[in-house]
Amino acid sequence: MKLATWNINSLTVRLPQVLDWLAANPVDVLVLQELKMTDDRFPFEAYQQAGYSVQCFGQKTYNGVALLSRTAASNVVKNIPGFTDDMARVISADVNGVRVVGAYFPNGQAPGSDKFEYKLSWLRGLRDWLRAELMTQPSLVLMGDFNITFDDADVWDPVGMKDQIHCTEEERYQLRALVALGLHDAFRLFPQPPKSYSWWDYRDFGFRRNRGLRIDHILVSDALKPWVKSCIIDKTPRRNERPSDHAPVVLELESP
DNA sequence: ATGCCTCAGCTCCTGAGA
Repeated sequence: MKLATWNINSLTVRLPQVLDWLAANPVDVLVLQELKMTDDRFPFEAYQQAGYSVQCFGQKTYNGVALLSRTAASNVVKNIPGFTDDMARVISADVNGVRVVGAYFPNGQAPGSDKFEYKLSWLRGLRDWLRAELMTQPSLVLMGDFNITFDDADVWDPVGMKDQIHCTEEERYQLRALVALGLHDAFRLFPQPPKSYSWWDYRDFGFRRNRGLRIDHILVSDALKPWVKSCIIDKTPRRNERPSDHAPVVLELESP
């Protein structure tokens, strides 16, 4: 079973690229972030023709997430139960016996800002809900655009970005607290190329210079960890014309 | 650096992203 996450920064712009990527990478599950469109505009037919069933949770202009799966998804939940939120950031469903949580974590803008405080409270809300969710759904994958680096290995310029957004101790503490629920950073279960990132700034030739951050993650639960076969960042679509600023992350699970 | 690039929208500038 293969699962992937990709922040596509506007589905309107990136639809052909997503379809091309799925044709070349026929994963079982793909979660998307930053659709930037409402559900009534979602291109359901294009995905159905590609062999995917679609669960989407859109929003105008900002945010918006979707979950595509080759087999039907059940028990679909939108956003974080118990945490009131205006924004469309989370979509969860059961697929092939795995609880899949696709999430677009808040950006946070700058430490000390209102958006930063919202990010921290959102993270606490997510953790409270996931703690309970793991009790009833031990086979769980949390994946998406976390907008947080684990440590300096995830940052192209750790000195320049020290205590900056995505790299603050408060954010990293929240990320470690999620992991402490019984989750594992699938990417680091394997040897990886040095300076592996999942996002590069559009400005200043960020991708060409590999000035990036690893902020898109796949966390697997204790129960699933023994089945993880590989986890990679696919930089191929970042070389497209008009690429998303994020690359997809792909997880391969051995079927139990 | 109040900059760089990209996207959406009450679109020819602004807000947001990261």
